[in-house]
Amino acid sequence: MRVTGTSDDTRARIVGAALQALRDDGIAAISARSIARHGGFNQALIFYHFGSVEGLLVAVARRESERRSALYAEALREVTSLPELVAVARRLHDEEFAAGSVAALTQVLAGAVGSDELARGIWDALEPWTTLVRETIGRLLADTPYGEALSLDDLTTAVTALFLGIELLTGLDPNGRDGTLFPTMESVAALVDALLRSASPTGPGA
Amino acid sequence: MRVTGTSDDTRARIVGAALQALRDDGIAAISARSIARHGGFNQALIFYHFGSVEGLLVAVARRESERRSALYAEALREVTSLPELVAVARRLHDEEFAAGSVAALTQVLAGAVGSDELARGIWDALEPWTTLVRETIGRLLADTPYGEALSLDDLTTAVTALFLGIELLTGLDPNGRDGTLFPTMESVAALVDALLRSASPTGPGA
DNA sequence: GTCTATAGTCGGATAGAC
DNA sequence: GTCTATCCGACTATAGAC
Repeated sequence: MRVTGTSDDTRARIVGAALQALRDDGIAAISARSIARHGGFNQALIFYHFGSVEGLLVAVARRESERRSALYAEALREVTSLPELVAVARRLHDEEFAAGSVAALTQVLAGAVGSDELARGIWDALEPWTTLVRETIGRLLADTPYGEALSLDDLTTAVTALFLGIELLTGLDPNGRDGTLFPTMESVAALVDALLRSASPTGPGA
Repeated sequence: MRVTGTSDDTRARIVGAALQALRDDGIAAISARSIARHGGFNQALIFYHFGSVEGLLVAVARRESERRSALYAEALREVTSLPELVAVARRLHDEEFAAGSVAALTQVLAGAVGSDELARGIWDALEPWTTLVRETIGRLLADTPYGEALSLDDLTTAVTALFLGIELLTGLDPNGRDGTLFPTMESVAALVDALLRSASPTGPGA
């Protein structure tokens, strides 16, 4: 049933190596040769399969976005409160940050500056994920009287930005004190949630 | 009174060119030559004055951090509520994002991956700014009954991360729809502020 | 302090053998 | 589909003229 033979396997292997290279060395040190070194294959394969290094980086963003969406779609669909959203975010942080997939994303995002191809490609690649986040936040907003006053797109951007920024910053911290960051955010979420409920137990009409 | 002659001027000119290069082309395209092209000086000057390109990037982070701190210290010291904090953030966004100084910071942060020298240098360089943010948030927390339950360092990290993440993300948006982002955040801040005040008009004892 | 020149390295991309 | 070989441009860093 698989007509393309081992080609898909190779492509997946190359994408995996690129992810590792992004995580380990960063976008500034990325090159076809360094990626090939990470994966133990020939540098020319990248151009054969993806046309250019940038084409490969777009493929990385797309695969990771789809993989993350599939992995967390179910958990996000069950979210009905802010603390639950933060709980999923914490799980994602623990699982994904360890693997470096969010770190790799911040790197390609940084690389998108000054490269229109990369910027457009990554923007498209992120679509499944941002859609999922938007739906989740929309559901939370629908339970409050504030849904019409707050821009759903802006809140989605802010939540995603917070996540990416955390990765960018905590990678820098020599003390590695990010262990308490999500517990603190859970406390904040619980606090805001409690305030919202006390202010409008069932939610006043629009 | 200025013993070093024109050396300081040259150093400032080089740092400025590096900032421009980071903003325009990103960390992935940075090089001594591209920076020199931006500033119209010779590439070798960078090594004479800063030792290496990385040394120059650390100098950029340090200068921008100090400049931003000096520029917003007064406004931040007058902040006594969440909406006021967001208002300062919006002013900073409008003024600094246009000049690209936050964009440049996200780029050096991305470049810090895989370079210990850059990571350490930038961490130190950011200290004046993070200290200022921490003091401001600490003052806000002191007005609420939650100061002891929430980690000041974590909140500082989260606020800074949100800012950096916004820059990383909105640079990607082909629709450039970030014009409503801060108004939305102001609405959220006003909402949370109102909830806090209604829950504890003067603040219950610890 | 600033320039030119240059040594040496590395990377993108392609041609062509297998 | 994957490899080797290769061209050529760009880069870092230094030496040395001015």
